[in-house]
Amino acid sequence: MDSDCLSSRSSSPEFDRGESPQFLSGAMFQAHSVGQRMPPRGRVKAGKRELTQENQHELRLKVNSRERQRMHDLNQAMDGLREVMPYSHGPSVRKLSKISTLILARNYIVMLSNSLEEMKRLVNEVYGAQRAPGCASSLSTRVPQLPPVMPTVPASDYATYLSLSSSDICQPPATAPHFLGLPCPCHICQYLPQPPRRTAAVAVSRPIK
DNA sequence: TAGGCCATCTGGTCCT
DNA sequence: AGGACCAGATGGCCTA
Repeated sequence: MDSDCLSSRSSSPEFDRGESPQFLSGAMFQAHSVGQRMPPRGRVKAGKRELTQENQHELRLKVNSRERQRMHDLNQAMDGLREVMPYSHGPSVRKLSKISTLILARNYIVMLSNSLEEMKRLVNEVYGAQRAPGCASSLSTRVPQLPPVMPTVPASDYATYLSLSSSDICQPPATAPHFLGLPCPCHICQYLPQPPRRTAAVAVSRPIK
């Protein structure tokens, strides 16, 4: 994904630096200014086993490394989620924050679920009556070609979407379903008469930066 | 400059 | 016992 191009920081800045140089500085800082968390000199007890300071240091490095790797994996998964989110990946769009990614993903799933239900209902309305009683053929074989449920949403509209509160988001009217079945954030919908709301989407409370 | 976001370290807890 | 997971603390970077 290339949406990070505006940010100089990658999700995994430690990958190409070898063993973290920040461990020492961080540990030194902790030891000197915060909690005296560094163990006292000499032998340290860890459960039943006694560890030398060197062993404990090695263990600490190992644990830190695992934790770093875990967070990198988490960030990788987050990037994967960003990639499938319907917002533009162009240079004009800043990378979604983690919390925004999660909330937007949640909303997206809700939208798709609603769209699916609506689509099922419509298909039933249109084709259900034509079926012979007891006909076992599936609807999908009878419906020729359904329009795509989720068209590509312009980046500007999704940036707007992120900045909207839940009360701002409306369902598109049936006469202008330019985002078929989806709560539409665009300026067009906002100036059209508000139809009754069917679902309350959770919106990101903070505008994207 | 304040605030948001992030990476990292760290200690605690739970699980295998 | 060791690893995974979690949350708090901290400092750095970036933007409005």
